[in-house]
Formats: sequence, C-alpha cells, structure tokens
Amino acid sequence: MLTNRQLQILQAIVDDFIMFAQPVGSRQISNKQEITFSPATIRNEMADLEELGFLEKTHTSSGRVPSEKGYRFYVDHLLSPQGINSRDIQQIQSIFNDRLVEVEHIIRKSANILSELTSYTSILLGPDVQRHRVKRFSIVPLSSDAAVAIIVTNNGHVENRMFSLPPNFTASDLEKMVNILNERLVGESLEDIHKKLEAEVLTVLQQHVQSADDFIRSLVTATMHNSESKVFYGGKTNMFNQPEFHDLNKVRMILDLMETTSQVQSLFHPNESGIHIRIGSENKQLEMENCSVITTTYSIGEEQQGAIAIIGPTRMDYKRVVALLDVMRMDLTQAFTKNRSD
Amino acid sequence: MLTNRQLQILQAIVDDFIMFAQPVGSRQISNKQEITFSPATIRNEMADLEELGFLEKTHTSSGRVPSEKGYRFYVDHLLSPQGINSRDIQQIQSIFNDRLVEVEHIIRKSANILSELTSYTSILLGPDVQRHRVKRFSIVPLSSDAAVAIIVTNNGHVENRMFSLPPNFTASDLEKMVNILNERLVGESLEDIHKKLEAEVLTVLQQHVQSADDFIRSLVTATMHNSESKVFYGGKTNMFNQPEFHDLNKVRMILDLMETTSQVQSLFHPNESGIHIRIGSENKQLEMENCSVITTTYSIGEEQQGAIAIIGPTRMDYKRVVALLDVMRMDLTQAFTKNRSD
DNA sequence: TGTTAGCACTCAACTAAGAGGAGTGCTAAT
DNA sequence: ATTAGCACTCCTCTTAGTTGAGTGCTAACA
Repeated sequence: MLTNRQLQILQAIVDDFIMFAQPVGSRQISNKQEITFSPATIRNEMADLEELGFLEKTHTSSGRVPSEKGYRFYVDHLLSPQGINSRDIQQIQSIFNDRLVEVEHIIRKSANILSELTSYTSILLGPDVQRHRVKRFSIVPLSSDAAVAIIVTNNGHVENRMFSLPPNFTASDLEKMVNILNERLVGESLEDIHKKLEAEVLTVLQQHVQSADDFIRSLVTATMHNSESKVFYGGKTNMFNQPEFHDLNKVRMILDLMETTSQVQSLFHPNESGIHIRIGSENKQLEMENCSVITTTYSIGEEQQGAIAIIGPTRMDYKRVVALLDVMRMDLTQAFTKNRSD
Repeated sequence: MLTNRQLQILQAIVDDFIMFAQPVGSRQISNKQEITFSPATIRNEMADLEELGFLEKTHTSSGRVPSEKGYRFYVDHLLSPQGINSRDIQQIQSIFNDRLVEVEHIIRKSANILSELTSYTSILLGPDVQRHRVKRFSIVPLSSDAAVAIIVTNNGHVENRMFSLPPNFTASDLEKMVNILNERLVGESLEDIHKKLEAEVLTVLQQHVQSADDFIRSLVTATMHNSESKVFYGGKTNMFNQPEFHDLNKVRMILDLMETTSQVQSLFHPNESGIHIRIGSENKQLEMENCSVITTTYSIGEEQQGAIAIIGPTRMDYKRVVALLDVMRMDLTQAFTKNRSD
C-alpha cells in the first residue's frame, strides 16, 4: 500500500507530466504549493515509486515519467471528479440550440465540439441500425430491369439498395411483393429480417411471384451490407499537436487504423455503461500503444445505443476528458429521449 | 526556344528528380544511356536552363531541381503518352468484376485502387445529385408529429430527410400532398425542384392542405442541404511516404483541407473534359503549394458527371498518373453508360 | 566554334570534442 | 525521519574540422 505522501507525489508527477510532457524532477515537484517536503525527500519517494513500477526514467539522470501502471493507478485512485468550466458547458449546449431534428446532425456536431474541447480525436458511433424496426418497405422500379428497395425504420433512418429485376417481372408482381413484405416485416428489427426473409417470406413469395428467389437473395445482402453503425470523426489531425506524435509513422498508423471500420469498432465496449479507459498497451491494437482511449455510451430513444470514444496520448488529460464525456453522454441521452416517440 | 539538347536534358532532370527526389547533378545525367555529352556540357546547359527559369538550385553548389515552370514545361511538352502495365490494367478491371450494381460501390473501389496504383491520394466525386431527376416522391409518417420525405431519382439515388409534421395533419392530407408532389415533380431535376416547389407547387398545395407552407419550407431545405456530390477518398495517408512531406505541418494542412468540403470541391474543374494538371502554386489553396493535382471527369449515364483528382507532390509521376487516369476515366464512363437505361 | 578536361571553390552533412545544466543517488548532518 | 551537500550521469547544445558531391570558369582540344 502506498503512503499518503507517495500518493500525493505520484499525483503531482502525473499531473505535471500531463501538463508539460516533460520528465518531472524532484525540484519541480517540491516547488508546488501543495508539496511541503524537500527535493531530497521526494527523490527518495520517487525511487520507491519507481521500484513499485509506477514511474520510469528516460535515462539514468533524468526526471520521472509515469509508467502505464502509474497512469492506471492515477486513473483508478487519484482522479478526483472535476466540474467543468461553464464556458465548456455552454459550448456543448450549443449543439442542441438549432433544434436539429436529425440524429445524424447532432452526432456529427457533437464529434466536432468534443474534439475541439479536448483537442484530441473523437469518434462517435451513431445508433446501431440493426436494432431499428422496419416502418415501411417499398420498391421503386427504375427501368425494366432495375429497381431500388427502400426500408424506412422507426427512427427515420432510410436504408436503400439497388438490385436488378428478373426479366418478365411485371408491375403487379412488384406490388404483390411489396405488400407481402410489408405485411410480414413491418415492426421487425433489421437484424431479424434476414432470418425472416429467408425462412418465412421466401416461401410465401414463391407462391405468388416467379423467380423471387434471386430477388430475396439480393435483398438479404442489401440489408446485411450496411449493417455497421455510422461513424463520425472529429479532429482527426488533432494528435499532430501532441509532442509525442511528432513521429510521422505513429500518426500514420493511427490515421490508417481509423479508416478501418473493423478496427474502429473494436475500440468500443458495446453494452457496457459508464466510462471506460484503456491505457497504452491495454488497447488490443499495436498501433495504439502510445494512446489512451476513453469510451462511453449514450442512449438514443428507448432501445438504441450510441458510443463515444476519445483518442489521445497516454499522457492525456484524463480528468478533463472524463468530465466532458460525462456531460456529453447525459446531454445526448437527454436530447434523444425527450420528444421522441415511436 | 529551347534547343533539342536542352529539351533532352530538362526531361532527363525532371524524370530523374521524380524518381529519386534528390537534386540531380551533371554527372548523374551524363551517365544515362540516352545522354552522350559530358558533364561539363550539361553544366553549361543547366546554367542556361536555370537562367530561363526551368531549374533551381537548393544552394550554390547543389544539383538542380525542377522549378514549377520546369514542371509546367515538362507536362506541356515533354510528356510522351505512355501505355500502362498490363498488370495495372488488370487491377483496374477488377473493379468491375463483381458485377456491382451500385454506382457508389464502384466509385469507392475505384478510389482505393487508384490510390494504390499511384501511391498518391485520390479523390473521386460521385454523380452530381442535383442533376438527377425525380423518379418517385414519397412520405412515410413515423409518429403523429414526424415523418420522412424520400426522393428516389432516376439513377437509383435515394435522398431522404426527416421533418416535423404540423399538428392536426391527417393521413389523407399527407396522401393528397404526396400525389400532388408526384404529379408535379416527377421528371424534374433536383436542382429545378427548389424553384418549382416554391413557385407552383406551394400554391396548389395550399388549396388542398392546411399549413403546407411550413412543410414546403422544410422540404426545400431538405433537398438543398445534401446538394453536394458525394466524395470518396483513397489513400489519405499515402503522402506520408513522400519525402517532401516528412514535415508534419504540411501533411496536417493537406489532411485538414481534405476534410473541408468546399475546399475539396474547388480542386476540381467542373464541366471541362480532358485531363487537367495544376502544379504547386497554380492551385488556389496555399496549403497545396507543394502539391500537384491532376483531375479529370467521367460520365455517369447520359447526363451525369463525376470527377477524379489525384493529389501528390509537385514531384509527381505525371506520366503514369495521366495514363492511369485516362484508363480509369474511360472504364468508368463505359461501365456507367452500358446497361443503364432511364 | 562547340565540346570537354581540369581545377578551385562552395556548402550541406557528418563526426568529434567539449561545455553546460538538469537531475539523480548517496552520505552525513540536523 | 528529513534534508543539505556533493559527486556523478547523461542529454543537449555549440564549435570546429573533415568529407564529398556538385558547381562555375578557364583553357585546351577537335
């Protein structure tokens, strides 16, 4: 167990390093107001903290830098909850000022404001489209051999897909089809309709319409393809500001990672509420070994869920980001639940 | 006017610099097979070419580097058309292998392949949605006070927008409205329907439906808002490979520029056919002073147009990129005109 | 007269050596 | 238990010197 003094010193070191990105020396700590001991005492404690694995040196005679274990301890035990500036709150509120109706716009704007306020990179996941329920299904023929299938969901999301019509497909065939699909599928969630389409609906359709088989197949792939939730980015190039990312290769790897949907998805903890922090190599991705990721979720309506991630250096201002995410999560949840019926 | 020998030397220098990104010296040129003069002769010619503004030195005793004027001359007069590798052609063809129906997928894939083949950044503009014609108009109510308006265009593009319903709006009101809109707007291009909506349709609607005014207004903004063509990127981080972009700030500025839609739009030459090359400061953007942009357009169906841009360093492999763009343009145009009726 | 060999000169890039300074660990005094 | 003092480490910056690629110019050559 750490002594009180060790806690105090560890905290001071991490705070200082987060602020200045420079190895911190004993003198610098002892100069702080809240610290009353001499540099020598601090050096002794530092040596102990290093032995315990909370601190590291960059070379024999350098100041100390928090290790990953040090950050982890800091985050778990030394992170006094902090209120945020009223100016920041105001700026967050401004997202909801213009009475935007569409979920997408609000989320996009949130991503930008979050990256601005934190000066890190933000990633916001929109609602999981798979959980939306079908409100209306329709097909618009474009020519003799092509048509667009459109699914409108209860949240106002519109999913659409072109497909080719089998030859000799008549308008009345199409109409029948649409009717059957609407009868059977309205109210189902998108993730369920795959099964339903193949299981029930296919047989029914085959009774009424020729060559429905092909059609259903393309419909299934259509609804499956766009399955991932939409992703919004803010401040993609913000890490260029961080001194630890003055290395082109690191930045590149992270930017590339952010273009890969599967990688981005795996940054999040789906279905876990609260705020999660992953520090350095706690991230599964090698590219992120110098980054920390703070994630949380927010609700959209009754059933839907979105997620937020902030990506910064391990030397991230955890206190501030956590506070901001907390406000953001609540505001988004509130905005999306009030005034939103089914 | 330049002598034959000067042309030959200028070409050799530009080619060499494009290849190795190093100032090129007289010796290096004279070693080339096609060059028969001694280094001393070349030095004399180089001095002349420098005086004429086609070459520059990085310092008094360095080799020569092409100036912007040099590149311009090279591009205008020394760019012998070049066939491309059959392997490259094959890779481009692979875009069209899987019988993708949707324009969007083909373009997305094209962006990736182009950036891969060039190792620069590619930007592809999809069809200009404004020129699409309305195929069907429909409205799907979500709740008592919200609905989604959907416009399907002749190309299978689907534009949609949520809006709030005025109170006391009945289902039959909605139906009337949709009918009127379809009667009046089908066949019009999206850019025309703004005017039409406000001019003709509004008055007709007002006769049949109460509080149509608000509705039309949100409809107008809906169709206007999403007006820009979709943009697809390939190889956003490819410039990290180029030695001239080892400067973080340059890269950052360009990446930021690419996030700004208006800036991206202004990279293109709309409505001009052929291949256009802008070198360094010929670009309007300050951020692009070290870049060259090569653009061209392709047709989508009879009326639509898309555009392609490749962004690289001024020391770009113009020959190859021009050749690739030419193939790409033709292949895309072909893919989008055959099998596509109205 | 056009071309080329030779040579002095320039300057970036690298290496080596030394000074300065921030910081440590240890010891001894308080 | 704390801290002042001091020797020591090692990064960082500066300076000086060396190397080598490349130039411009002049004079010789075909």
